[in-house]
Amino acid sequence: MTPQKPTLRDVASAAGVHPATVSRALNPETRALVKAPTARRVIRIAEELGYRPNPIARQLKTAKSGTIGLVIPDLTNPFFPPIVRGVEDILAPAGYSCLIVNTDNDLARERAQIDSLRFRQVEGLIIATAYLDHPLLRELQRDGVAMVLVNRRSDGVDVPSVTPDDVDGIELAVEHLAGLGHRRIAHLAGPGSTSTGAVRARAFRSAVRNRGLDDDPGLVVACARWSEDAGADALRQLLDAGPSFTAVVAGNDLIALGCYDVFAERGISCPHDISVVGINNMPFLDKLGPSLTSVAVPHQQIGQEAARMLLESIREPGRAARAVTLSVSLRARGSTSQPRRG
Amino acid sequence: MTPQKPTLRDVASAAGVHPATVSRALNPETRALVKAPTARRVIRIAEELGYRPNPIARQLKTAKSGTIGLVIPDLTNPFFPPIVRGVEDILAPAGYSCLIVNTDNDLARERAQIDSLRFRQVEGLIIATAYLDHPLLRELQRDGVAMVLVNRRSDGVDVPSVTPDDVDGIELAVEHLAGLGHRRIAHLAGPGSTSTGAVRARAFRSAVRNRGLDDDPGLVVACARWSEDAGADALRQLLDAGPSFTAVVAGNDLIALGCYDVFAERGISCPHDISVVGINNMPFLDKLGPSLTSVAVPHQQIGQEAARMLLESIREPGRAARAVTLSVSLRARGSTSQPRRG
DNA sequence: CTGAAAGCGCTAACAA
DNA sequence: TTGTTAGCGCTTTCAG
Repeated sequence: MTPQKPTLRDVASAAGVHPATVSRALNPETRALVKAPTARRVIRIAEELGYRPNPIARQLKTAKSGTIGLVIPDLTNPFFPPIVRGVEDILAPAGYSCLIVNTDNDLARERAQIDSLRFRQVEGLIIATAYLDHPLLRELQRDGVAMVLVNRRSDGVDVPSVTPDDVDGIELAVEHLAGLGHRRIAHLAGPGSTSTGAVRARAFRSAVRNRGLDDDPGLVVACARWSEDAGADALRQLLDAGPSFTAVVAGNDLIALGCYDVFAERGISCPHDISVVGINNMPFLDKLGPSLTSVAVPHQQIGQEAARMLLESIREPGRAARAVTLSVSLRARGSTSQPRRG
Repeated sequence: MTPQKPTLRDVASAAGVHPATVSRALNPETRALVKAPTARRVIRIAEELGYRPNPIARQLKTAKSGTIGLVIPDLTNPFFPPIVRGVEDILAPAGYSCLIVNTDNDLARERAQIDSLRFRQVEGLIIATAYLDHPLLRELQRDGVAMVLVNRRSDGVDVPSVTPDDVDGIELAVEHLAGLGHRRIAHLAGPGSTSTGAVRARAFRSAVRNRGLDDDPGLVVACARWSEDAGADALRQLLDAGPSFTAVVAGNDLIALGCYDVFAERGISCPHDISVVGINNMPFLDKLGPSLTSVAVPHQQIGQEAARMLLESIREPGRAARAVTLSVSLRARGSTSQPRRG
């Protein structure tokens, strides 16, 4: 008494045509091959029977899984969910769905996760992890895996990428602080092993130089990770090393939050003693004490753009790799003010 | 020159056995059916050839997709990523992967998303949305779709569920405030149309009564949504209505954050004028100004438990529905203190 | 324009 | 213990 799900054959026999005709009539791509009235009749009957095509059978035949893999370090980092939603905004209407894996910034885990994605026959990869090692990247490229890098460039390997305009983001942050009167600005950089960390650190040095501010190499410290803890460690290190400064450009918001911990720990008043700027404009920054000035990055757009590019490279595998840059903007809040002594 | 991916047949002919034997040898479940040395040889050869089974073919044959659907309102709500990770913690080792859809709390979208999940042949559903309407729930149950509800109970329909101990959470919050000396405590409840909102509101009333605190119905206001804006609106409404109170138990952290907006707007000092407790213990609550006291809910565990239960009901469809409750704990922070006039 | 036939890669009776 | 056979549900040549 369980009503079996109708298959293509059921529709065919109900309509008095061959299964192949039903297949053609139901697929918009091939519908033109079928006489219009027949197609209409088949479609109507399919609907009446409540027919739902079985995508797995189609996938087996066409060797396309209709899924792509999204590789991120950690979904609980508020940085990533908007990117995921952006990706799905584009993928879902295109008939694709998306398998998400977390690498926890562990190289071995990253490799294992990408393996499992390939095992599941994903048609392409969107990779938003910082530490993807080059051998793996090369391997993927050699195997002709369609992919797009998010938030990082691939030096040496020719892979499409979508990144925020990091150079401009740093410019905006430094300009904002310089405009407030700061002359000795420190930078708590992201890990040097990540392209984002390196690019931002370089951009910081030149932004500072271009404005004739104090360009002291001692004012740039690289954090071990993109995390609160690592940010706190780096700031402690900087404070203990002794160079004076009145403002910090943090490599991202998490690092900036690490600074807040150190401020509390050492009785430093923000923004009066030290101003801080973050990057990413995470949610709820306006609720912090003090609210955090940050460079807003269009995460959802980044996801959308990455998905579009991936679909392109799935459709035309030969296409040249593009590197897309998305523009950013500054959100001034309570964590930045004039330095204490003009 | 593109080396075709080897199939089962390739392995079979390389090993000089029948494809069925290879299938049996490679599948741990059926390996016992094959003589050990043969199995070993087949496995070795499969490895040498770099053979990877094609899950799509297996899925077609076994009519199992190896995927489950996870239905949430919005991934960018920090509430959900830990749940997602919990789910994946359990699913991945079991060989399942997980398709995530966002409903944006829109009933029509919810239906469409669940449809698309079913179309993709998911073997079960984990549903973490508040507004799932009963007709849909009934329909799913009638069709024998395995599912688990997260964070909500299903009154009337017999479906397994995993929820935090909402009653105890409210108890903890009220107890904490009562211990500080508060006697008139308000509750900004979640929407009454959600089971969580209703349960917490009821628990609040009885917690207040049980302690002999002022049980004024005017001190409970339901928010239109589980959001900052709705929380702010509700608090404004409460303040304008006039009943005095020295503390607020917010339906969740987002609603509590909405209170912060109103405090800033009206020059109310928290915790001196009004104390606030949230629920969920979202990330970065300790960095807020003031840091927010909150009831910690074990989100990742909730996800894990939901996934375990779903796997169970996939494996034994007949099993009786269980309702699991997970315990919660209070994190006291800066947003709660003694009332101004002890 | 439609039907016939074959097969995607794998598994599961059944037979030997 | 292994091989044989058949087929999951669909698409896609190739004929007609």
